Amino acid sequence: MSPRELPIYELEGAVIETVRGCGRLIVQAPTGSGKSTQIPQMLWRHGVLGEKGEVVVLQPRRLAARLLAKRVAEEAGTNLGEGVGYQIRLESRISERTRIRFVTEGILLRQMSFDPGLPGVSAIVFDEFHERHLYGDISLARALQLQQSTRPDLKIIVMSATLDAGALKNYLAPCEVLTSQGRSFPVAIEYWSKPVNFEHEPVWEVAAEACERVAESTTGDMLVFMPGGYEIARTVQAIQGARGLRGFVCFPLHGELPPEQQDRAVARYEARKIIVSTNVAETSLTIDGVTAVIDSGLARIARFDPHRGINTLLVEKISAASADQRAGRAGRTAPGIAVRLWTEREHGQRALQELPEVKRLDLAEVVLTLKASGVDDVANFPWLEKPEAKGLDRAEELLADLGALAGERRAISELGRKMLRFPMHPRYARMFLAAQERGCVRPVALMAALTQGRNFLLRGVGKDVERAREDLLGEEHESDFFLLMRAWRFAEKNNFSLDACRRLGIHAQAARQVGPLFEQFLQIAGDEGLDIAEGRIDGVEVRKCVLAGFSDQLAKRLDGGTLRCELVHQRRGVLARESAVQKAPLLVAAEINEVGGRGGEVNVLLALATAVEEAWLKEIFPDDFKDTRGVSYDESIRRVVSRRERRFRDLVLETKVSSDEAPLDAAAALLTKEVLAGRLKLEAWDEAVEQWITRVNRLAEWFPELEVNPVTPADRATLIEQVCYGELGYRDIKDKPVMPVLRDWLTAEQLAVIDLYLPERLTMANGRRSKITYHDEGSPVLSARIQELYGIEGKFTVGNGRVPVKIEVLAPNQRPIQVTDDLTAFWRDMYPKVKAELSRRYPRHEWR
DNA sequence: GAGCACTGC
Repeated sequence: MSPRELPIYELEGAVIETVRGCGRLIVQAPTGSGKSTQIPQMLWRHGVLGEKGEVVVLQPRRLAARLLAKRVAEEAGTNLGEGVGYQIRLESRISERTRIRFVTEGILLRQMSFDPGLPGVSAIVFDEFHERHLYGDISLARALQLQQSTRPDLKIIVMSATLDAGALKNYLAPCEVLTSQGRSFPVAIEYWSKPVNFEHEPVWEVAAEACERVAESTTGDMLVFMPGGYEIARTVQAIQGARGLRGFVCFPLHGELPPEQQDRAVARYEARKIIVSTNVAETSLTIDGVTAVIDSGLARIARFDPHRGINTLLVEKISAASADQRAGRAGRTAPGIAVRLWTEREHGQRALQELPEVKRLDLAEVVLTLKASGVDDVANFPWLEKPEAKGLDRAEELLADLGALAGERRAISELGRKMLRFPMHPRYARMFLAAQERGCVRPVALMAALTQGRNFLLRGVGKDVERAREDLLGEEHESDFFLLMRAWRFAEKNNFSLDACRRLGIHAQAARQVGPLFEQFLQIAGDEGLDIAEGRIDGVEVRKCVLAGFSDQLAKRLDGGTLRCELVHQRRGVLARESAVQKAPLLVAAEINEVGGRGGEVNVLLALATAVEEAWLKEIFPDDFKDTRGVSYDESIRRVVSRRERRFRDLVLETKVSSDEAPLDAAAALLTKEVLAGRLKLEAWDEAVEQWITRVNRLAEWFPELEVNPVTPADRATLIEQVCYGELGYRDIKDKPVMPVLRDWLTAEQLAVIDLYLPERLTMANGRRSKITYHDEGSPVLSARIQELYGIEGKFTVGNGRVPVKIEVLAPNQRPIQVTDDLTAFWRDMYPKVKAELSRRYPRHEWR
């Protein structure tokens, strides 16, 4: 088909006329109308661009920018990079003669920051504007400002498939709206007849049922939308178990999947295919041959909570517009059908559009660019949609904290201007500047590069991969950044070979993109006069840089037995279990994410952690401590806290208490003695950790005479805890260079725990929710003891016993004896007994 | 036995 036959050509005359006339235009046209390829060419052909001017076409994705440029270059009969070119991060195919330039959103925003007048640009086309990305919104606002001030000749065209044109039209007024038809096939929408509660009826089962139903009435492939990897895996399982879907092949598809598996999902097959996918298939990836879409109506949606200063990623209901976009995927090659797993009535209650990013994400970076362009009062910037006041506040607060803003008006500082040169979140830009002072620009550049794109160190890998990582990358306790660095170096050394990468669970494609970014950052750092020479890397200095960028994400471990942490500003979180920093009492988390669990509970996860030391705070933020010389520690902290209410409150004071006086160690040891003597049930430890700490603190206070130093207090308490919680098995101890006395002591303690623990747990296990877990390596001590006590032969392991505690046993006849239960319920029953026992033993205290 | 969508400078 000739491009001239595309529906958009019906609008050619009107487009040119409007653009010439008022200079602002909204084009509303669905996929397949040809707007992205043809409108830029129309502008060029009709001389709208003037003698030498160019049209910049904004694209939300790199791939789209590249592909569109290629196609338009062909159509226009020029070489790519000559008349038509593209520019994305780290890749530029343009020349002096380029008249149509496809760019991604960040490129234009940066060009606006450093060359605000946009010389040579005659027109800007905002494509796929309905996606409402942060940079798109800001760029449009700035383009309008520019047109109203020094560049009245600048043409602005906003294009979108679905759009609330009313609000946009007012924003752009005076402007015209032109509407065109698309070239896709009709898609019949079917709603579920009755409401489904996914808590009772899992979404994957309903989806599989829908697939079976649709399989008979259609002939093409099917695409199922699910919110994430877990739901996708369950859906694939359900589909593979469904009778009516035996002839189908079924593939998962999501962003973290290795490329070869993604290819497998997209490939063509003889058999009919079902793809179960996340939102990647909604916009970023098109799949041919799909004639039926099954839509769960759910997605994991990222937000930034400006009140707590943390990111959230929770499952939510998608908007009507998003559902339409998903449905449209069934009509690309033939008429199709879309089944929605919700009722028509429920549909009417859904949001029309997704909330734009500007109302949803961390604004620190864009606020910095606005400040740089002289917008001191960001609240009164002409936003298309104004972000929450708290979001702007939070952004300014962080920037001020990082030193990028200064004075009462919070105008950009010299430091802020320097930070702006670095194309990344201001936190990382700040780390570069700290790195210059500490002689570690290179490693910081690598760290920034490592965290820019997709996470390349895959999570949830198997035991083998974990072991390979340990073997090949070595032990790491100080920072997850260091582990990432080593993993990347490994991949680089192996030329990003798929085999080598797979062995360590490295996403080769994602890792490959780090190198060029690293080079770019070094280049920029060099241009800014930073010292980028290679040298010996001092880990301490690097970690101090992390603290400089993330001081407000300082966290303290609440105890040694769990991963729970307390953060600055009265926040709580749980350290990621895959973190390398499992021992440090004080750490900085570069990523904080609230995510939903399978049971519907929500966790704040602290990831990308770096161990830090309290003494560094004073060194890195000397201003906060400057008039505290010669006063006591507590007094100096008090002064700092009153000056900087937010930053170090509570946290530092508490760290001091626990490191200097160690009441927890003493109390943990005391409680352990109670457990071992049979007076206190181990489970009593397992309720909320806060309560536990309160209790043990009180115990320590009451029994100062207690002696707890046979090895070292910290080691001892931690070890007791770990053994009792089952985090440490015999295997963990036997290879460690601990003193023989410690080894004996631990073995004895383990035995005691089993004696106390196992009989009761076994009887409780019957009929409770239980799962079978296979452990290839058991503890010989446990095995021997269990055999002696119960006559069961096999490999036994005290399972990973964060709350709740459990013991897993696999007998040689493959019959599992698995113990897991809800200790909260158990504790409710147990606590009065413990209390009675403690009251009997320690009558002088009142137990609560 | 868990805890994570997608882009982009």
